[in-house]
Amino acid sequence: MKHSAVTSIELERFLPYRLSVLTNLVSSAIAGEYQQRFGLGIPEWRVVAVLARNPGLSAAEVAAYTRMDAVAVSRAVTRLARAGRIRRSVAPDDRRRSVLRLSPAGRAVYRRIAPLALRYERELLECLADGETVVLDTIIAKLTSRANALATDGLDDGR
Amino acid sequence: MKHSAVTSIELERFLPYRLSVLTNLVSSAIAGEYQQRFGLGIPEWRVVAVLARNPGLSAAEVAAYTRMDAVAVSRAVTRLARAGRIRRSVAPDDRRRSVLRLSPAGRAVYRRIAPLALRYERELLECLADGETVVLDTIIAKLTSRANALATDGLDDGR
DNA sequence: CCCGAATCGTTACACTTGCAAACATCGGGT
DNA sequence: ACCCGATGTTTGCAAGTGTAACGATTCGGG
Repeated sequence: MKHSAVTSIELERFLPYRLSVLTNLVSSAIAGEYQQRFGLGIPEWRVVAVLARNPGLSAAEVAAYTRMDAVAVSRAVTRLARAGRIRRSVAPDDRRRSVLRLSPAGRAVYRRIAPLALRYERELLECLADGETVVLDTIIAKLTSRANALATDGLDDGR
Repeated sequence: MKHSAVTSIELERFLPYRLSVLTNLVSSAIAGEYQQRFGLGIPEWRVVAVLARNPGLSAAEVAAYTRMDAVAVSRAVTRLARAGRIRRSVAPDDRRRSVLRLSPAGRAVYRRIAPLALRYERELLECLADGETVVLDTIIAKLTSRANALATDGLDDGR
């Protein structure tokens, strides 16, 4: 009497789980650095990083760049503005839209954090062989686009 | 007058950022499935998955297996117990320790979710070439162990 | 010109999460 | 037997996050 092949997950081998563990490890390592020293959370850091290279973006554009929720951007911007690290003004042609720029203080924070972040990334990648770094790049790209595809259309299970 | 090479991060190329985006995408895809249908959150799901293969673990052991916070495990277990999906008893030899087992209802939930999760993983990995899947495995392992190493000893930047 | 739909950003609320402290129990040394 | 530190788990509180609802503004069709 054999039937119903048992489907069993070993968490250690399950890709989503392993990704999650790795990401948490990496994120909290970096976050820890600038959280304590500069009082920046991850969302704030992302906003700063994007604005450093793209001054004058609107909140919605920042959200698109960083793949953050609009609400998350709004709150991050509020905190940054309160800390004097961002200047927030209103677009002259469309008064709904905001125009966001780093203040000198914001740029200073960026210039101090960016090297730390890049250094951490470099040290992390040191454990990989040369070829692997490149492969990792393309794999992440493929997986991300695949995950997006699966999310938009077929979440279904044959319904 | 050249000086102070500008260190600038392009978020799109920054590994921690890309990992985070990918992980969130994947996690919420799977979570969405069982969140709605079974009212299970990610922590609960992890606990169930571990207990399905290792009945009788204590909360601390579950935490170790899943790399979750002890508090997170405690709360997940409480919710699962309240939903009748876990039986929680006290270890006879050490009354601090708990002994956790899935109830029949818990096992039933597991048997329904596990195939969904594995199917998603399979569909996700379909976008990779044969060799890439293997490489990804070793890369994740390397990065995770490296991140652990960096976290435990050298968070410092030469202080 | 005006109304309704769409867009941008913020606010409100409920919920999850992490950290520190508390509580209970155990084990070893005296 | 007793105390003290270590271990397992829970609780309280404060901070963060997502979803839905909101006010403000713009745009397009009638």
